[in-house]
Amino acid sequence: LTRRGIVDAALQILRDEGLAKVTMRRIATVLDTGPASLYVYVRDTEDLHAQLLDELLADIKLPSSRARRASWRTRLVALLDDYVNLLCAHPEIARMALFTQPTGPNYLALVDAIIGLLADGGASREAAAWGVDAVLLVATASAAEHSREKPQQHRARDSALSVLSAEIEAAGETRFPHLTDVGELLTSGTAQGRLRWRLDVAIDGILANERVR
Amino acid sequence: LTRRGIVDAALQILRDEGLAKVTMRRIATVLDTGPASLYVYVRDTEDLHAQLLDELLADIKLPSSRARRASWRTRLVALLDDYVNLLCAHPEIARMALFTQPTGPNYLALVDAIIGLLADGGASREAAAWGVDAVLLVATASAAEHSREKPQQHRARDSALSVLSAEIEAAGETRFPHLTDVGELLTSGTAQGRLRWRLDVAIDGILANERVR
DNA sequence: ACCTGAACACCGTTCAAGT
DNA sequence: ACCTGAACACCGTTCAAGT
Repeated sequence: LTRRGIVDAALQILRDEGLAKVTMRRIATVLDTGPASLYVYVRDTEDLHAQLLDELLADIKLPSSRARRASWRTRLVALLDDYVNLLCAHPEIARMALFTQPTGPNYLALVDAIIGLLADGGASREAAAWGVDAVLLVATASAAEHSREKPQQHRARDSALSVLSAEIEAAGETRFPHLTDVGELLTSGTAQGRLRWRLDVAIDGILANERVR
Repeated sequence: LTRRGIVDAALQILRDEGLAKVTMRRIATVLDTGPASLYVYVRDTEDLHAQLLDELLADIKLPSSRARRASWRTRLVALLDDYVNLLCAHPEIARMALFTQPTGPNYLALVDAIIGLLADGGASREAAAWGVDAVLLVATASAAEHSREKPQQHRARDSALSVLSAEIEAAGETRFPHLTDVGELLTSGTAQGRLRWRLDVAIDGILANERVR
């Protein structure tokens, strides 16, 4: 019974049944012990979930171990793309990362790499420090969006969209004129395309806001 | 026993004891009934939480009912500032809004207003449609950050920061050189200042990315 | 120091039965 | 149609007691 063993068991359950089933009691059952035993290695459920995120991030390929020929921007987008793809396999973990500030070593390495790339792009120290937050927020949230589809296999997303459309139509053009105007543009494009656009928006915005007030 | 009554009771508990206590059973107790009775008016817990968000958004002052003298940008920032301040009083709701796509009438009105302001600023229909997502994401996430402080009165945030610093120092300068370089800039500034900067980043980024690929 | 059983104080949701 | 009691199948966390 070790911290590693607990995290591994949790990861297995996560893959098989989702974050909702990653509970102290469930893990204890898998490890053939009582839930109380886990508290020697894990402070509480939040602590456990944070461990899970860092474990997943262990697989990230940092720019230092990649081709160095590409521009800082290409490399930054590639890194964030990898990060999003990795989290997309476990969108519920992305959800969690949105409100639990991660501090694990693998996460810190990611933050470090992004700051470096932003600095390569000419961002000031201030802009890089505040900007790393911004791009990670966009990336994490983009991955978390996928969790809205998962649980009920497509149904959730489809219904969310149709509910949206129905709601807009029901209210009539006069009530939400701008919403009616953009119409299906709201949900147009591919996940890939939207992510890329969002990252561009964030990066360009950061470069345009060097000075911090 | 009405849907309104249930939402009101839930709102009261939210204000007094936080989202974690807003449970079917707790609400039922307050309304002096059994938990099963609520299911006539509310599909499930997620549905209930979504209702709560829209209820809070009822208090938002849309630009149409405000001074029209200011520039589109000033008005957009003011609107988003209000939205964030409103959610900051209930950061746990902000958290929830990050992963449950809201579709209530008050939320739709907010989205409609933001699209209108972005269009005023010269954003294309595409950029406005995709951009409204971007600014709301930044705003909502900024409000959600406050929930990291609330629960244990300051302790959480302080410890999160000190854990971060400790972790960085422990790892040594060589391991995370860029992180060490920006140092306390990472967490510098006021919440207000950071929010304003983030919004500027998002808005400038949107205007710089008119074309959607 | 680590592990365990048992308990405390809770959950969401369903369903048959009543009004 | 709405409401209810009771049940099913779970939770996190603590703590005294054991090894």
